[in-house]
Amino acid sequence: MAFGGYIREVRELRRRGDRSFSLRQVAGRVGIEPAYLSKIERGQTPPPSERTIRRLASELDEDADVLLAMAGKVSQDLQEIVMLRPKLFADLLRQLREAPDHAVLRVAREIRDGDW
Amino acid sequence: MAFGGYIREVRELRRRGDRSFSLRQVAGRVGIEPAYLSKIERGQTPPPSERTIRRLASELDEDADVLLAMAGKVSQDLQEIVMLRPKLFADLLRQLREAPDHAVLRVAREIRDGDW
DNA sequence: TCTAGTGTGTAGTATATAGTACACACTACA
DNA sequence: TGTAGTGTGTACTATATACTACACACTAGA
Repeated sequence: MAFGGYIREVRELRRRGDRSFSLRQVAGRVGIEPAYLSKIERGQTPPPSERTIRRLASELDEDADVLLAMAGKVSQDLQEIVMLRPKLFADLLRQLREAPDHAVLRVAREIRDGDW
Repeated sequence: MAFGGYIREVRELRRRGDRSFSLRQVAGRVGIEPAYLSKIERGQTPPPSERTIRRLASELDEDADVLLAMAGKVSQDLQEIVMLRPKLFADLLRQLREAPDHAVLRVAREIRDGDW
């Protein structure tokens, strides 16, 4: 799904329960011009910066990483994790590319449970 | 270590064994202007694009992911892996941020050995 | 009916990114 | 001793990124 269309959908959904989710008001709270948000939602301009996407996510109560992905971006903090140990994480990610979700989840769980 | 300085170091090292690793000739084979490579190596300009970094890596027989990391970038193909399943990989990476190398390696090995 | 609020069209801007092009002084070596 | 090759200084450029500013037509509610 395209970024802009999804934002519009989510915003209009929130709006049904809360009048303050008009394009103008959301734009205001997010800190961008209404005309800009309008263009974003209709895909007339590329998705905005990570900073703005994060604010949109928080305003619309959506997952920032998912919105960033829809926008074709990867969170800067994740990039930094990879850049600190590039070989390690490059190998890991390429290894996990085709792995089914549950396998990746199990791996994450094992790590979290701290059996290093 | 800074990107440019490292490139210079590696290039001059290669050069001791092979005259064709002059700045001009490497720039030529990589497909950029010598003046540009000169500025890159002295840090007078930000690191080049992923495309150019990859060519440098291949020319200098260095690991592309490592050079990209030094340049403050993450390979586009890795970003795409994350973007396909953003929640999954965002969680995993944040989970693994502090994990010691051997723990991450073990995880990669387990996955590779295909015990899904 | 009027007015406050709505979304959108158009035009413009600042900054970053990713380089090219050319001239210059220096060096090695044939 | 000249000339081919070296690295670098300066000036410029094209494209992308990430927006702002303002005017406009429409609509819902008091």
